[in-house]
Amino acid sequence: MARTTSNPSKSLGEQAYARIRHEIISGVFAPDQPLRLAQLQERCGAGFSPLREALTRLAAEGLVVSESMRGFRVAPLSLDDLRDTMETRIFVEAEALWRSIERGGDEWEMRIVSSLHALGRQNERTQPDDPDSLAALEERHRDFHVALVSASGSRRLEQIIDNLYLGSVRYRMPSLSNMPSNPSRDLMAEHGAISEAALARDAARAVGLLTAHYRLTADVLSLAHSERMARTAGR
Amino acid sequence: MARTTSNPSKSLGEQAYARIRHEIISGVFAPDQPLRLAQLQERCGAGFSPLREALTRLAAEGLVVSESMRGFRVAPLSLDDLRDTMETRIFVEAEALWRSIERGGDEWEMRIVSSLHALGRQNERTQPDDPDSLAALEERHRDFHVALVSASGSRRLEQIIDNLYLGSVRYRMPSLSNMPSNPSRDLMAEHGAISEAALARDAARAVGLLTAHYRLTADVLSLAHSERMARTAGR
DNA sequence: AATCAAAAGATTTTCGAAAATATGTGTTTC
DNA sequence: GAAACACATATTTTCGAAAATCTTTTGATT
Repeated sequence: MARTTSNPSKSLGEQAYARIRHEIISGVFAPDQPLRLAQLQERCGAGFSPLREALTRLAAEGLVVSESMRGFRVAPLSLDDLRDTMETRIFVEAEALWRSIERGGDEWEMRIVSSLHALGRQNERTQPDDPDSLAALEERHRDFHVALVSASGSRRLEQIIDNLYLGSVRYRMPSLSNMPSNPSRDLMAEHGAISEAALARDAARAVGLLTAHYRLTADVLSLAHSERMARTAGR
Repeated sequence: MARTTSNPSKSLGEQAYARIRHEIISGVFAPDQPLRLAQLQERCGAGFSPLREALTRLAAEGLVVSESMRGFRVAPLSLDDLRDTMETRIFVEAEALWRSIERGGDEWEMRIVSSLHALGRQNERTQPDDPDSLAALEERHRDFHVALVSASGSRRLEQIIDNLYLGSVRYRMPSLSNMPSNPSRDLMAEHGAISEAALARDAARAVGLLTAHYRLTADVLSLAHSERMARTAGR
C-alpha cells in the first residue's frame, strides 16, 4: 500500500489516534464538535476501521464521547469538570510526591533537575504566537511534573496521574496562547521552589507548594474558561 | 441483517465488548492468552471491525494488552499489580468515603442500606459451584462498595474507583469459586460494620474499617494468587 | 549439525462497498 | 397551524476480501 504522507513504522490506526488526539488537545477540534467519519477519512487518509478504532480509544480516555449509532463528538469542557479534575490531581499527586520524596533515589533527583532545566530553556525561547513552541513548552511542563512524582513506586498512581493530566491539558492550551506572559505570576519561580523542597526531602513543604501551584493554576484556568464561555455564548 | 443469537438493541461492537470483558473477568480467557481475531469472530459472530474496536477499548481499560502488528492478549496478572491495585484502592476509596460521609444525604444512606441488604440476600442464596450466582454475588459486592463512596461529589474519583475495581476483580473471581465458605472470615459482618460506621457519620472509624477490610482481602487474594501461580508453573 | 534465506502459512490490519440506522423534508390530515 | 406519516438524504456500523506484516517451515550451504 502506498502511504500518501510518510511511513513512521506505525499502523494507520496509531497515526490517526495520535493525530486526532493532538488536534483535540490543541483545540483544532472544538469541544462538543461532532467528529464525522467521512471528514476524518479525508483529513487522516485512513479508512473507517482504523478511524473508529482511534475514536474508541480516545473515548475510553475521555477525550471524546460516543453515542451508540450516532457517532462521536469531542468531549465537552465545563467549569465543574475543570475544578474536579484539578482537585483530584492535587489529591493524587500530593500522595505520589510524598512517596517519591520518601523513596526517590539519584535517578529521581536527576530527572527532576534535568526536566526543570529543560523547562526553563524552553520557557526562554517560547514565542506566544507560535503554536509549535507552545506545544513544546506544555510538553516540558508535563515532563517536569511527571518527574516530580515518578518515584512513587505505584504504576497505578502513575496511570491515574497521566489520565488526569490529559483531562486538564485542554483547559490550559487556549490560555497559553491568549496570555502571552502572565503578569502577576512567576511560574518558573514556583517550579523552582517545588523542586528545591523535593530535593531537600522536605515532603510537607513540597506538597504544600505543589498544592498551591495547582490551586493557582486552577483559578487562572477557571477564569479563562469562564471568559471563553461568555465570549462564545454571545456569538 | 440476521442476528444469530438475539437483538438487545445494541451494536455488535457493544455486544462483543461486553462478552469478551465478561469472559476475561470470569477467567474463561486466561491471563496472557492471545486473543485471535478468527477465533473471536467465530465465538462472537461479529466481523473484524467491531471486534478490533472492542479489543481496543478493553486495552484502554487495561484488561487486554495490544502489541502493534501482533494482535491482542489478555492482560497478565501479577502479585505486584495486585498489591499496587489494592493499596491504590485503599488510598482513593478512603478519601471518597470520607467525603461521602461529610456530604451524603438521604439518597446516599438509602443506597447503602439497600445494597447491603441485597448483598446479604445474594450471599444466602449463592452456591459456590454455580458461576452465575457467583457473578451475581460479585455484582452485589461491587454495588455495595460503590454505594459507600457514591456521595463524594467527584466524577473523577468515581471513574478512578471504577477502573481500580476492574483491575482487582480478576484476582477475586477465581478465589470465590475455590473457597466455598471462607473459614476465618465473616465478610457480612465486616460489611455491616463499615455500613454502620458510615451511617453513624463516624468517618475515622468507617475509613479504618474499610481499609482493614481491603487489606485483609488483599492478603487473602495474594495468597490465593501465589498458590495458583505455583500450581500453574508446575504443569 | 548449525546457519541462513527464501518460501509458505498464519495473523493482523486496512479498505471500500453494502446494510442498518438516524435525520431532514415535504405532504397529508385534522 | 400542529401532529403524523412517508420518503429522501446523511451517517454510522458491519462485513469480507485484499494488502501488509509476522511466524514457521523448508532447503540449501558451510
